[in-house]
Amino acid sequence: MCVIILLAAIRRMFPSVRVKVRNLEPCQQYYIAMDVMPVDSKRYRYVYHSSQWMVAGNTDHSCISPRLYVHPDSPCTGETWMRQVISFDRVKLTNNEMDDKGHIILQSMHKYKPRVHVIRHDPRMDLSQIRSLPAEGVHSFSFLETEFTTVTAYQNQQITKLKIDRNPFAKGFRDPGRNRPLGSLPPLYSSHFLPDLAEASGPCCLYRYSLPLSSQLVSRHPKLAEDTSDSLLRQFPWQLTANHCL
Amino acid sequence: MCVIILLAAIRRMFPSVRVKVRNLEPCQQYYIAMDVMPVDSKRYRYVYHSSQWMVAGNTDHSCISPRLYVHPDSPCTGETWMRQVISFDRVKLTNNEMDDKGHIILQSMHKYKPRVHVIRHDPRMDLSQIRSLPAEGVHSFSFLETEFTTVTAYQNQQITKLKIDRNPFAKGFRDPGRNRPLGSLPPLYSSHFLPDLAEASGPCCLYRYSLPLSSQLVSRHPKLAEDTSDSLLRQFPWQLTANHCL
DNA sequence: GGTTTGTCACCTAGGTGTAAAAAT
DNA sequence: ATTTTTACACCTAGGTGACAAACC
Repeated sequence: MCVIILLAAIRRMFPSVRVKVRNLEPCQQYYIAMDVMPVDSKRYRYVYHSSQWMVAGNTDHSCISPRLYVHPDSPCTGETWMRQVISFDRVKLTNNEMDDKGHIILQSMHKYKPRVHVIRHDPRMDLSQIRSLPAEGVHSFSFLETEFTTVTAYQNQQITKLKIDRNPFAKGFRDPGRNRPLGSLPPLYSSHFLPDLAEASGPCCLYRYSLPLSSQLVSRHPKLAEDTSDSLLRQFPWQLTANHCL
Repeated sequence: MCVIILLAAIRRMFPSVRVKVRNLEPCQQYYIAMDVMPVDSKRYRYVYHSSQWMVAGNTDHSCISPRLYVHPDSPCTGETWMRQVISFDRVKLTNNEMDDKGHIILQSMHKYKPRVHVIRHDPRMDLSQIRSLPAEGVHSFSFLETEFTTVTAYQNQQITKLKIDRNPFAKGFRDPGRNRPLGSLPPLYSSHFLPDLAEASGPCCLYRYSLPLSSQLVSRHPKLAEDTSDSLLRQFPWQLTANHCL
């Protein structure tokens, strides 16, 4: 007798992508979705003594189309989407290429960048089971500041400390002298337009509100900069964990 | 300095309403929703020595329109709805008339009956924030067996025992000799058509699958009847707790 | 050697009935 | 006297980094 059990230990993305949208048609229905694109075709390794990520090889991403995470509030009217901060805090990442739960599949030690898609709901199409981007009616946005490097183990202590201080689920690892919660990352309104945004001047327009960390974001925001863990982070790229078990 | 905190201790419905639908148009979009209707305008009290609910007064329900719980998978295609057992296990009840969280408001010591609504999605209408039934395109179903009486404290031990044995969240109260889980209530396929169902011969048709308990349901199902708590239940009407705190 | 896996204690978040207290 | 509220221990369910073992 033999039972084969496949397990995929999956991790959430933290901090999560949070955006605010503008200029949607109030009565039009939209889906809002997220995916994660490779930044380049390089594999990286972290050199501890110089505190830098160095290129360590090449990878061919071309044959993989990224998984789409549709925001659970979809579909919803433009009016409702614009009224709230849209949080992707339930996005789950895995490095298991065989994942069959629809989670976003990434390779460890590579650089990625999340994208947010605003998808106009065409009543003639059934988007309720949507798994890839439609050919029309999509506006996509991404932000340089949200680039991150995937890891299966943290490569430097500052990242670890920041995640322990900020993520409520890691409270058990906080310093005894500092176990009061720091709260969630404060929303940051940015009028810093990025290239993709230009095409959105018509139907919709997306502002960054609160983001996966990057050194730029942290160093620009005075409240965040007060915290040691965050100010230290200025020197380092953002990292995520992605694990899987067989 | 004075802070007013309003808390509403809300309870789920257990066992939850579970249904299966048939004869939907596979490619048509539907919302599926649930509400709870008063059975009559009587207030009841439980007479312990005769194990019966007796009329104990009158109540005017006429000015209250019931809250609608829209199934979180809505909207969805007929094909997808028909493929699954549709479970309303996250429905929450309260006796707090001031509830502002959209939960279903009931009065304690009254009799109620859940209804299930299959709502055809009209692309011209925005149903994403739906809070009451549309005038057209709705098919509604209810089942005599799912009548229940609301309470804030259980009125007899058999009901308590059944809920402790069946509800995973009450595991801590199980007998030490019987703390293995009994599993969820087995789905019961019934071709027992009820009056409302007649009108559904066209667009859609609903079969009862697994339900809030009633004596009839329990006594007819051989596997359930094996368990003491369930067989005892035959003599008693079903009860739910509904609490609120101020 | 660097990287990944699997298990763990420790959390968050929230659903149970209990029993005493409070309300009606 | 009956019904409701409140605080509680005890669960389910699942998200953390730590750490040792396994992998390559």
